[in-house]
Amino acid sequence: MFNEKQLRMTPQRKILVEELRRLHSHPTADELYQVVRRRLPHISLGTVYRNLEILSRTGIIRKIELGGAQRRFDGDLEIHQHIRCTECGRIDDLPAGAAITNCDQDLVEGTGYEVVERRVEFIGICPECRKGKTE
Amino acid sequence: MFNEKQLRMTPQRKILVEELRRLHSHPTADELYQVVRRRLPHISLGTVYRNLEILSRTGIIRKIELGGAQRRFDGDLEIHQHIRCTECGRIDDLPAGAAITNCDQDLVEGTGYEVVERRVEFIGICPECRKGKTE
DNA sequence: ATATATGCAAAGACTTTGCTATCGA
DNA sequence: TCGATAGCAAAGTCTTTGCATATAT
Repeated sequence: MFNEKQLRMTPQRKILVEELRRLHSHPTADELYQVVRRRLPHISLGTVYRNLEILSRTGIIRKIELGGAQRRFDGDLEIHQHIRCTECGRIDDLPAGAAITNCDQDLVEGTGYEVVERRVEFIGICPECRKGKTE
Repeated sequence: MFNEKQLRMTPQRKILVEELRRLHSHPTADELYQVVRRRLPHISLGTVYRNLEILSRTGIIRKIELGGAQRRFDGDLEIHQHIRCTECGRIDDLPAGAAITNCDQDLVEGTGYEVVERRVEFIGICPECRKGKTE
């Protein structure tokens, strides 16, 4: 799992991934830090940030970049979408299919959420940057 | 436009809205500050932040909360979706319909973007917070 | 052996806030 | 008039980074 790209399998990384996969709460770096600290009392927050970044670049975990101030992380690599609470900020998984089919209902099946808004974001490379890459 | 909710129509607010409506670049608070400063050299960045927040809560402008580190703002109140460049961070409007119909093409018509990823986010009120509101 | 990773603390980026003077309605 | 707002600067929050030491391979 780590030996691609000369990544070293340190206890910090191993436990970060284990805990993130176990959690289904899409934690922030700091939340995960609090959890991991129970097993590695001396781990530093800097290490958590550094590794979450590296691990998500490597594709071992996913970085969730959506609304809300803080960055969150997800150990679930399956493609899926999210629903976020405006009040408390928690993020849940959107049941497959719900994203499209339940657009006109106030409640999303299986989540109990009352939906206020839906957002779509495409991510890609803009014309200028594509030009830069081919040159 | 401002007299709802005892909002005062200060020159700062008027010009912020004017400039934001004129720009189509989905600027960050700081970018808009730079622009507005040409007309109001003494405006402070704090005022920009404060007003962008107030104006978006009031519905006069929109706050864009998507991926990318910084918060961005949009003077266009029509419901529409965005496409963001992974390389330079710019955000463009997604042509209506493109979001759904062109999912399998690499290039989104009319934008020139090469699409890498699509994200859907629902925003709402989670079961716990809904409970709290009715009690 | 040695390049990579850690812990720590300092620095950075972005945003919010407290305070006093000012200004719009 | 007088409560809302501006400007300013300080503080806050989240994240990144430099550096010396430790460690995985």
